[in-house]
Amino acid sequence: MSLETELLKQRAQRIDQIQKLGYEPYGRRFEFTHTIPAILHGYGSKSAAELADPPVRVRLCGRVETIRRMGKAGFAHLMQRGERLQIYVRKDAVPSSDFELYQLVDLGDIIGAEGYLFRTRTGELSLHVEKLDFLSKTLLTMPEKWHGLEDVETRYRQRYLDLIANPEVQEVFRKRSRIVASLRRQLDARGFIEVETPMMQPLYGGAIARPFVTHHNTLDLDLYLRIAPELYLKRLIVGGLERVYEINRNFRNEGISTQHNPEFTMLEFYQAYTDYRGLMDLSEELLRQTALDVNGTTLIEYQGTQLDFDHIRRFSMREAILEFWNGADKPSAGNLADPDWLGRHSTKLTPGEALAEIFERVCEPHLVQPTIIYDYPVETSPLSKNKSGDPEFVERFEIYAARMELGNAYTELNDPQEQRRRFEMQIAMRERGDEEAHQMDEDYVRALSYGMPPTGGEGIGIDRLTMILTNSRSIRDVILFPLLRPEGPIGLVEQLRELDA
RNA sequence: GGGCCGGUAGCUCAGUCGGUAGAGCAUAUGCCUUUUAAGCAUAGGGUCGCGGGUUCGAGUCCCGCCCGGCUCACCA
Repeated sequence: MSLETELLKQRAQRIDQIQKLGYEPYGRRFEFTHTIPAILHGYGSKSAAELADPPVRVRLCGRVETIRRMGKAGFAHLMQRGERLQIYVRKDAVPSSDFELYQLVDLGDIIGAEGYLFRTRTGELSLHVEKLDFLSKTLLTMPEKWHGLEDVETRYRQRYLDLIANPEVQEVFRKRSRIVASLRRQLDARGFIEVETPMMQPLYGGAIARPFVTHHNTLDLDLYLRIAPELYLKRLIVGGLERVYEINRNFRNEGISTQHNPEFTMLEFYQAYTDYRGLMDLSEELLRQTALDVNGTTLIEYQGTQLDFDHIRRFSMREAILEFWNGADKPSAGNLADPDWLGRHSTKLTPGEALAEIFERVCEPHLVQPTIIYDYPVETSPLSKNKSGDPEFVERFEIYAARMELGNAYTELNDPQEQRRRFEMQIAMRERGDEEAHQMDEDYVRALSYGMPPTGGEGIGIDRLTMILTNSRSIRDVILFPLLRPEGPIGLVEQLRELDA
């Protein structure tokens, strides 16, 4: 018999024993007086004498993380919401069936306990138990107490186990929740309304990416999972909603890396009557306040480097190339405007694409501190408004931090004729073989033809922002269930069936 | 998709030159009424990711495959 089968059988026998003692192995509603974090927060600094007079009675519940049995007494740690409290069970302080129950408890079981708080000889705040309840049985063994669960594959596949074994993982996802809440609160306070637009779209657009395809049976219609909500959100600006945002999933059928998951969460917001300059100021405030709300400081330690979200640098794309050019042949401002020079320094077909490619190659490694890069070539930005007096460029910026693109924003193109020409330019790029070039969206052109106010729009990658604010190296560490290949047979159902027979 | 690294007990990991598969934790039994990586004693537990090949003999060498990580390419 394999060990796993043996352990499973032992646990199944425990269920019978627990029932014979009069407890339910899978219990019901439990009324607690305190959560474990509340106890630690409320009484963590109280002395033994303060705890004794008057006594603090509590009723609590949690998962058993450690057990130390010493004959007629013993200790255990219960974990709840990522924090742990020690309990002390002694034979002469609890009903005899409760002590028998304590002797049957396995690591990982969920139990309830009632008693009074005290400090042990070594000073640890603990619960002196006078009553035990049983709430849920674990059939499987917990990962090791000292190292926890380290296997990355298991951590991602069985996130529930990761959250049990590695409490710091809970903190990452609690912070993620606070990030989203902070952004919502800030946007709501500025008069934005949250909206939801289609995730299944007959035409995909708003970004440069390959889509996932799905199918609606009744309509017999192929649909794309959206690569961006942009074109729908701007239709709402045409409709007069004026300030809208959406926090939701986008899907891009591209590679997976430490910075890319096929589905990822974006905040996109659109504000009528502003432009990209206004959005730069707003972005700085949003990021600064989110850092404060989540970490209490704008100084963020990320992978050994301190990032300062109180001071976001700004460079135009061309300035950045001049600033960060490393080595000989440093170009002049004139070189960067010269199609021949650009063509000689890049394999890209157009001067604008060449400039963007040179920028990424030269500058991105230097964009560790939060930085805004503005004024992008028109070829790379089919939905942005031209820079007045400089038609080869558009009013667009990206926010970089830790060498990652965190956000992307621009003054929205609201001239339907120009939008039609941009779409046609994209279609020409598609015909030259660029599969990711934008499609024509005639309804969007129609919407613009009703008149869209001057508008600024922006997208912020929530996953990447969460990475930075939680000091996470991989995007998979901030996504609860990142996409993985299926793992194959698990074998548990067969074992449970045999136990049941 | 390319390159590099990894997969050994439930968990964390050793395993030398190819020669009978190990440790700690966890588990079981016994002792133990303020311990805390509790302690002491004893015991059980393995599809060495999967499939081929070489060899008297493969966890170890070779080939193919599966899964994962990092990285490059592309992107947010």
